Amino acid sequence: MDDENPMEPTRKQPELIDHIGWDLWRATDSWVRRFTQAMVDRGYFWFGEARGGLIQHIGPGGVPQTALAARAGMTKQAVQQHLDDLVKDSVVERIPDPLDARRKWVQFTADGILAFETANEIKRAIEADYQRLMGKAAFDGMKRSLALIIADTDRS
Amino acid sequence: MDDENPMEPTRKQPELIDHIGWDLWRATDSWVRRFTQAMVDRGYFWFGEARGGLIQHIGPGGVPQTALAARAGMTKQAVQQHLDDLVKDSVVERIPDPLDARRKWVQFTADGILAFETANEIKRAIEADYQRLMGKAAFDGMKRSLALIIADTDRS
DNA sequence: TTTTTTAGTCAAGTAACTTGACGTTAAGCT
DNA sequence: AGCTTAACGTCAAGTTACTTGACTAAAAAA
Repeated sequence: MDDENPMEPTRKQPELIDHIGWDLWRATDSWVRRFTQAMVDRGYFWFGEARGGLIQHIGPGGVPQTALAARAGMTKQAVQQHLDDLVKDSVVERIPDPLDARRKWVQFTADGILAFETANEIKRAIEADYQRLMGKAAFDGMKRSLALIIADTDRS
Repeated sequence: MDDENPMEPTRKQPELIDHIGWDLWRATDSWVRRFTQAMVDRGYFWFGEARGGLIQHIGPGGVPQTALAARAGMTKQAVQQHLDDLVKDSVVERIPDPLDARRKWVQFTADGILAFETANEIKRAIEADYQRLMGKAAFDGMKRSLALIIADTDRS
């Protein structure tokens, strides 16, 4: 890639600086790529799409659709569209609430449970790999630091 | 938010586990929100849109459009569309290469330089805040750990 | 010179959302 | 009880941030 500019720029251009945001971005991007690639490789192709990110918000007892939207930080309509696809691919199912006819609970199908357990395995494997890479102490330190950043946001 | 499921789920649902990917994601999201919000607050509304992320790849000497696409990890067409908007808002300009009539160099306008310098200021401010929050030692440790994760990806 | 590659552009399509408008059901008030 | 208001899920249409495909002009390679 020859980016050697043959002329002087018209104006003095600003410098690119190194900053923590860029590090955070690239590390997260690396984690996400690695994780989704592993899931796709195992046949869970839909993890490569946006709906893959949704299922991490479905807890052990299931979750009502609207609550899922809130947790995922999306509109209920967006969640619904992804859910339509996930239902079509037999990952989750909608169960009507017996006490509230408006409400529907989202829960995993048997296939969905398998996918989610595979996801948990991969998450643990990546984590173990990171600990090997930087040492347990540094890993724990990083986790604490990230927690501080997150807590600092919630505060505002 | 009442997520108390009135019935037992049909099947035993899997547990949500805590993992480093989620921490990375939330911390990065926090950084990005904070940064873009600060830029938008200062009047650089276009930083709230996707094109805001592009300009961090324009170096001090400018950059050819296609090289910019490669750096940003996008197609040249996508970059072009964002660039059209950035040019319209007088943030960058396209300068034809005197030695290669096909090539155009992207560089900041005076306004763009101002925006970029403001961005650098904010990045430094957030970084300083993080160092205060967790201590210089922990901050440096986190940065080293993130670098290891990033390097590990590049390797593959 | 002829062929192939590269830089930028125009057009059309897709993914991942959004806002707006409804119908149904439940909850709160009088 | 009846009336009003709010909540849940749904249908439809629009927007943003991309993509793939086709093309022109210019440079580089054969």
